[in-house]
Amino acid sequence: MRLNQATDYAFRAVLHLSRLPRGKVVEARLIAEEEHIPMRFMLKILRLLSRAGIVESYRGVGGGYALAKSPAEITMKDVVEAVEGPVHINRCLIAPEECNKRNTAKCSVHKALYSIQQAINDKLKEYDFETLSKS
Amino acid sequence: MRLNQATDYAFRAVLHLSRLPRGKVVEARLIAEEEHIPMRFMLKILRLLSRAGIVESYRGVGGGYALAKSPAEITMKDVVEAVEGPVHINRCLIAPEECNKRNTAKCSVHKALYSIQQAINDKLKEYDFETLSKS
DNA sequence: TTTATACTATACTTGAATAGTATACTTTGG
DNA sequence: CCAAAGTATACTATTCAAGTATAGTATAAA
Repeated sequence: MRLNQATDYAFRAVLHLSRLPRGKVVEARLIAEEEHIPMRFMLKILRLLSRAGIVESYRGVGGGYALAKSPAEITMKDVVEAVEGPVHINRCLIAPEECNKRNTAKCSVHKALYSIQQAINDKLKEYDFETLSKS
Repeated sequence: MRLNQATDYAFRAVLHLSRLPRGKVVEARLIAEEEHIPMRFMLKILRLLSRAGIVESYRGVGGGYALAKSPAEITMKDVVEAVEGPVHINRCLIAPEECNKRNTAKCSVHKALYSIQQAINDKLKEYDFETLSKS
């Protein structure tokens, strides 16, 4: 059970932007270089963050990326969901028809997993990037 | 971020054994059939559970598997770790040399992930199979 | 003591996912 | 209009998950 590399890169990119003055626009190339992230992959991830409303992009000469809101309003949960979609700890919680018992609702293991999943989401929500950028 | 299929099967197998009278030995084939788990895969998983001291195996005619301890002493964490190894939410927490910032200890994101990982482990430990088998 | 049963060990296979790359295109400031 | 910077989409290589196969070992019972 692990977060993927793209999510890790996304954390770094958002943290990077959070440490800049509000509204500051920087090129993907610069973030990629400073955070040691492969450039093309960085662009791909930034597009995901952009689509999720976490960053804003500016095209053309002098373009780049900036945070779309204040760091305090961005949590680790937002970033995880932007990159890998919502956390689903067990496939049955997404697709009950795949549950080999066909009784997810009554299965105590799945109820427990659901509660664990909730705990993970709550915990991810606790961390915002203003706090992270200052600690 | 998700648990794998083998872990899901393992939960079912342990739950199955937990519902039987203490010490009762059943063949892998029966567990596999009743829980809709591919037989060969079930054997593989049961070996992992056996190696972790969660179940005991008996070879030869009349052999099979039984729990190695009482259901109350087996938690979801035990089963997860038996099948997929310890929970590591982010690769940097396992292999700091892979961290592209090379400063895991000082990185606030990694500290946050570590605390989330702890929370997951604590939560997994809360659920034992006696409780699960009765709810 | 042979035989059928049931677990063990290890290696193999297939398909999907991860991580990253490439090509062609669009927008924009100077 | 052109160079810089992001966008869209498709491709590739490697790894991992999930499952299968083959050969072997232990044991109860006939």
